[in-house]
Amino acid sequence: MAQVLKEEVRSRIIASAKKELLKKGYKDASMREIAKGADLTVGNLYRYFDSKEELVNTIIGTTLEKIDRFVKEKTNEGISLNKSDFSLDVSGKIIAYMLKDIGDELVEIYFESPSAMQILMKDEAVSKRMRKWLSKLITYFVSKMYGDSLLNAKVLDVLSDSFALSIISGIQACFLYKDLNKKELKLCIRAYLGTFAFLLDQKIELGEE
Amino acid sequence: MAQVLKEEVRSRIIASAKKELLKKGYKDASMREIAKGADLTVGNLYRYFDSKEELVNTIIGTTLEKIDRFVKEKTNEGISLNKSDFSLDVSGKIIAYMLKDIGDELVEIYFESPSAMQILMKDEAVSKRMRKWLSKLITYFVSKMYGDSLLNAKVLDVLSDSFALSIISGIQACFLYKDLNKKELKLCIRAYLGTFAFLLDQKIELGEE
Amino acid sequence: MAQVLKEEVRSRIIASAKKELLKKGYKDASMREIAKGADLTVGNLYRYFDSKEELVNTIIGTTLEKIDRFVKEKTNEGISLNKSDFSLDVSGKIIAYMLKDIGDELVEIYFESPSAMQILMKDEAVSKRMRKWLSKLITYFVSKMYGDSLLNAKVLDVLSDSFALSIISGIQACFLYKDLNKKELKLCIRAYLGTFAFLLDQKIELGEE
Amino acid sequence: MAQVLKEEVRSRIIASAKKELLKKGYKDASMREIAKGADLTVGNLYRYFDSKEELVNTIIGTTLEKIDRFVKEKTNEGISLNKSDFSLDVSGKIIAYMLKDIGDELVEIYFESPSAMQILMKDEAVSKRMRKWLSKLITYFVSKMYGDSLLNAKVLDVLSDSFALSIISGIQACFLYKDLNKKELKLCIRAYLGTFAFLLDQKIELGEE
DNA sequence: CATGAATGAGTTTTCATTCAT
DNA sequence: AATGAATGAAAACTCATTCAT
Repeated sequence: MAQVLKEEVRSRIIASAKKELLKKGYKDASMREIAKGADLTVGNLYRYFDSKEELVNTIIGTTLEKIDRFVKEKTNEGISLNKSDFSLDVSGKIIAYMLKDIGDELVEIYFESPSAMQILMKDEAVSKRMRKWLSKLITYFVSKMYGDSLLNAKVLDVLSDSFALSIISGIQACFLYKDLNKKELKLCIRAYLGTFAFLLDQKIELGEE
Repeated sequence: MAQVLKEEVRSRIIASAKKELLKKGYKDASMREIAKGADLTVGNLYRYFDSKEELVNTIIGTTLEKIDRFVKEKTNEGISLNKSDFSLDVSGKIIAYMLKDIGDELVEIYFESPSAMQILMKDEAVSKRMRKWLSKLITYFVSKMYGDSLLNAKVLDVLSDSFALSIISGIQACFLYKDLNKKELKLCIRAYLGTFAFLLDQKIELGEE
Repeated sequence: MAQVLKEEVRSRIIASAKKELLKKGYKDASMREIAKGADLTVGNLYRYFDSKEELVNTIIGTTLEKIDRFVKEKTNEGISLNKSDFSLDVSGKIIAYMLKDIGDELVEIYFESPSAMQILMKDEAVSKRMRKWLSKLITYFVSKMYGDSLLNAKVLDVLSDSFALSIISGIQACFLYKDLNKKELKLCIRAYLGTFAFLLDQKIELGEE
Repeated sequence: MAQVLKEEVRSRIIASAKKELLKKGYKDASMREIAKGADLTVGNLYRYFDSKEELVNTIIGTTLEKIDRFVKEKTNEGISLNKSDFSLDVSGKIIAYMLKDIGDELVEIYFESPSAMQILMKDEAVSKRMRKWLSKLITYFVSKMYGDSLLNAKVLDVLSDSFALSIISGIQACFLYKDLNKKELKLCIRAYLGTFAFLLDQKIELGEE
């Protein structure tokens, strides 16, 4: 049997891991299955990656950093994946432009490593953090959107958080489509985020009970 | 010793399973733990339910059927969870009322069996089906919302599907909050769905490339 | 195949574990091997004991507690396995009596569960703790035994600690003999400890360099 | 490129192995780590040593031989590590001088290769053999020390063996201290062995049952 | 009806050793 | 003489499911 070059095996592992991770997610993807998919013994897999975590980070890492770097820059260091507290001065409609820029950049990053982005999008820990900022970010708008109809703070919170998840899920959905070219994907993301940006400026009337 | 009625045991199992499923999710909920929680042996548990899957389906089932029955009724049999093809004649703004009604009904169903609804909301298979109809349902509106800017059918599809997921995720988020009373939950759902209903009537301008 | 009673299996496991532990020690004894020795699957073994640690504690536990209780009592709570700091007022030759009593009691405890004691004696963690107290306990005597010849505090420490280990090793050796009856074992332990008790009262002359 | 001499590599391996063995002990020292520490590949390491065992024996070997040679010499070929049977005519107090000499020599050997000695001291197989001779060597004295109180041959054996282990453990403890200089270590060993030599001349009274 | 003992395949990770190059 | 890729069996532990009683 021919001796295989290291790099070739490494990429076979990564390819197999991507498949598994997309299919099953972090928790349910198994090292055994990844090894099998890469035509390796498990022992050998561990020569290439010290742990499941390291393997996944290798796949996700770069992409995650790119996103973080960009968001930090756009928000003047106000938001980062690595801090749970964050501040943001959102003056007026600037947010609309911000969302558009972020959307465009996400698309760029996506095309540099599509499956990394897809896996990352499915990562619960990442989603949670994103949801947390977004939720805080839009609370202000949500309270304006519905005016006095939602006096209750609890309801306001739930609604902000739900919208945050809602927005993120939609973005994830876009990125999980495989057969869009860059132009099409950009259009989708822009339309999607643009719609929410539009929403944030509206007054929504709630019908009476 | 009093003979324990079958039905009583069954419901004890279901109660225990609900707890476990909510705490740990499908994959991590263990049959042993469920049995223990119901004060039963594993072996006996399997006399009531053939498999983990069946048990979960039983829990979700009733609630799912209620939802299905209601949606069918509201859409004149146009939409059902159990058929992948469906048709819908949506004339004008009727959909807005429909959404409001569906939202209210969901809240009612939720309060009949909150945990079943919560588990159901976390169930991927269910989400997928709901997403499918919703996606088809709103395709029509989405094409109108963005006008000619989105001529491409593929983009239209992706966007509809993403909005569908987006809407569903938001509803799920609302239902997964535990400390809302019926009035508050209804308000949330109504605000949330109302916002999307409002959206469907708007024209969104997308900025140039 | 006949259904085996729980208790019977439990004792088979314990028997097998004792064998393994004596042969290999805690770290190198494997659950797999223990299961095999008890004619069980590993999975089934875990039905009886939640972890390796629990299994070992089951075997050692009672014996360890007995020893601890007795030593505490004899030293007026001055020494316990569970605290790293301890104090002890040793007035004169009382220690000789104490050692004799402790020796006798150890033999009693040994015969209540010989292999438990043997495993416990091989347990590094236990040895370490015993060595620590003994070392502190005899520092005082050692400095008297050698008079001015050992001015150096470091040397004094090393020597005390080495004697502590020395004493413990000898006791362990006695207990690891399998074919002594109670009277014989008591004689051994008493002779052994008596010798050290005797030593602690002597002045040892060290020859010149 | 300069050809690396075999011997140079060999000693690098041995140096690295010493470090690993001291840090982790036989079982937990890993060949991969040893190779890494010697700046070698695993495969190549196996060209120099056929197995882990051989490597360890090589390290211990020289020191062990030195000890053996010296003891043989001192006992007129009466004792050797490599024969299980041995004879020894010990007339009177000569043993005291012998012990002192052996102690001094051990310290010399120790400083020729401290880590080899430390590893050797931790080696169970070696301890066993040393214990065996020492045990036989002191049987004669032990029977004199306790007079008629220990008529039983079995008890006599156990006690001799326990004292042998006891003595060895103490010596090991001394050698495992790392920060003693030669003079201090010699003092320790001499005090320690001197104490036992002193003991061997005493009559120990055992209290009545 | 019910018990709970048992199984077999699963999880991640480690490691001495072999062997094609 | 050297490399480092690969193997296979081991470790502790888990779990859905089956089955003798």
